Amino acid sequence: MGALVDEDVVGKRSTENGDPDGIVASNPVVYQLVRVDGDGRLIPATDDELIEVKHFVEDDGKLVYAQSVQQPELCISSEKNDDTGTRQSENEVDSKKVIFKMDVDGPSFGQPNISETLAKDRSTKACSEIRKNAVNEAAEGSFSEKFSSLKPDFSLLEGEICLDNFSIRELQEAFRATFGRYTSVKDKLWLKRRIAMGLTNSCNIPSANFIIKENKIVLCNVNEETTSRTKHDISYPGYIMMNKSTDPLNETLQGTLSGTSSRIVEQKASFTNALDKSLEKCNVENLNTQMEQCGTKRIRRPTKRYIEEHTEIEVMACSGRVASLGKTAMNDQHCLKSKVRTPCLVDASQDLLGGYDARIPSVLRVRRRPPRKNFLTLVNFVHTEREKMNPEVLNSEQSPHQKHEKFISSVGAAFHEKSDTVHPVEASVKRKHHRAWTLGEVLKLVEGVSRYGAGRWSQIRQVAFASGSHRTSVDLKDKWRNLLKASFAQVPTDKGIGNSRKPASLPIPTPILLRVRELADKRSDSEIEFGSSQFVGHGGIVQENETGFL
DNA sequence: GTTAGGG
DNA sequence: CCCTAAC
Repeated sequence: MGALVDEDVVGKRSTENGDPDGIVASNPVVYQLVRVDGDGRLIPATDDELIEVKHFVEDDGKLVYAQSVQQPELCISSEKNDDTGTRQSENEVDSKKVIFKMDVDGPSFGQPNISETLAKDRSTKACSEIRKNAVNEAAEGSFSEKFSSLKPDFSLLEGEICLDNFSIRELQEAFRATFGRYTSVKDKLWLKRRIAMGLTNSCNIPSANFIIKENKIVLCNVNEETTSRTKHDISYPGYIMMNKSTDPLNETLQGTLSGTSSRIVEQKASFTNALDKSLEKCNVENLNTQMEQCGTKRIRRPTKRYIEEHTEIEVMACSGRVASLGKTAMNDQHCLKSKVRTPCLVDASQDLLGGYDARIPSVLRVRRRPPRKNFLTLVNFVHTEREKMNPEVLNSEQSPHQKHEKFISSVGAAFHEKSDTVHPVEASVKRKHHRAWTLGEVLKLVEGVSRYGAGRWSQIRQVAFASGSHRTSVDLKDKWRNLLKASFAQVPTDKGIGNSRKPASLPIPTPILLRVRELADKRSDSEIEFGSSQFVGHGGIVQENETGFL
């Protein structure tokens, strides 16, 4: 499970002071992408991984995250690219220091660092210097010295990263750069915080605006000293940039790395995974507590479905195999479900791989309950409907997405047609047949509320909707909510008859709306007076002085 | 199982 | 009307 994918050779570069040919030919600097495997070995990247990071690297080999995503307003005040000797030596010293700290302080579960990825225009000269040092030190000296020399530490730039300016896609890119895997989450705040956690090795991310400066969280517009709060001060970029040369030394170095360094890398890999999981876990809780501390609204926990679907998609994106998905669930009771879900998953993953859009069309969402008895009929219907689609239409110059939409709407329309003639249960995947509330039902509901109070939906249903009514207590609750909305929206302004606005459904007669509002007011009054207790006497029925309905 | 609330 | 959290 190799955690991290590193940058790579997409190009070579040595274009200092514009003398491309001579320097490149004489002193090529080549980067090789390696993967840190679970056991600490450095494994050359596969072709797939090369493709994945390709857009981080320009043709001349520079790391150009910012340019590759067209983000002109990236808030990075990166260090000036000065090529003075002092600066270079500082870099080397810093690199060593980081490694040294990592050694001494034990496992540092550092994450790949985005500032590294974001850092650009690194001086080629510096890299060459580092490489030369590596060559020199390879013969003698400790591993850490060799290792540090090999690894230009981009994370030590005095840069600021302001995630606020990132678009969702850019945040997702940053997420990938930070954690080495895709995410399809589109929640900016989540992404921001997640990335910040990765960059700072801290769960302690304020909910307010912040920027990341030197791997610490810094609140915007606030004194840095008081708000800088990072427990782990160590910067350990997980992206290891190796200089690959054509001389035999390369093999020597790689051997050294995979041997002596395995312990460190192993620690890093395992801790990376552990941290990744724990961060993911504590994210919501942290978010909530922190939001509460700030007095903002509590965030609703993501639903199981949200989590599951995104997990599926992310797993899929990591494995890169979409086609195998249909098989995975065939051995359990959800096999039927997967049949239907597969098409939309495929579509989503294609979007994801291309444009990071992994949302599942809600039209194709399938209930998680056990499949309907006539499910096969339904599936067959979908398939025949798909085949019935005109091939010309399918083969026209529409984009795949358009085709998909068309298919969805076609199926949806067909369902609508069918639902009028076929038994409702059979006709719908998404929802039951819409059964408009009749005036009688509304009256019964209002009456029930007046007797038992709003909230006693089960009781109301038993009494007022007893005889084979399809209305559930949830239905009653929903209807009452709508009635409340309607009453408060219309009653004050409209004393006359009916609603002059377009009647989406049966317009509720104004007297009923008035009654609804009256009950609502009464209820809220009683709540103020008696707390949350119902105004219904226990066991008994409180008869209103005006029953009025039914 | 019921209710509340978001979608 | 659906879905899910919370109870």
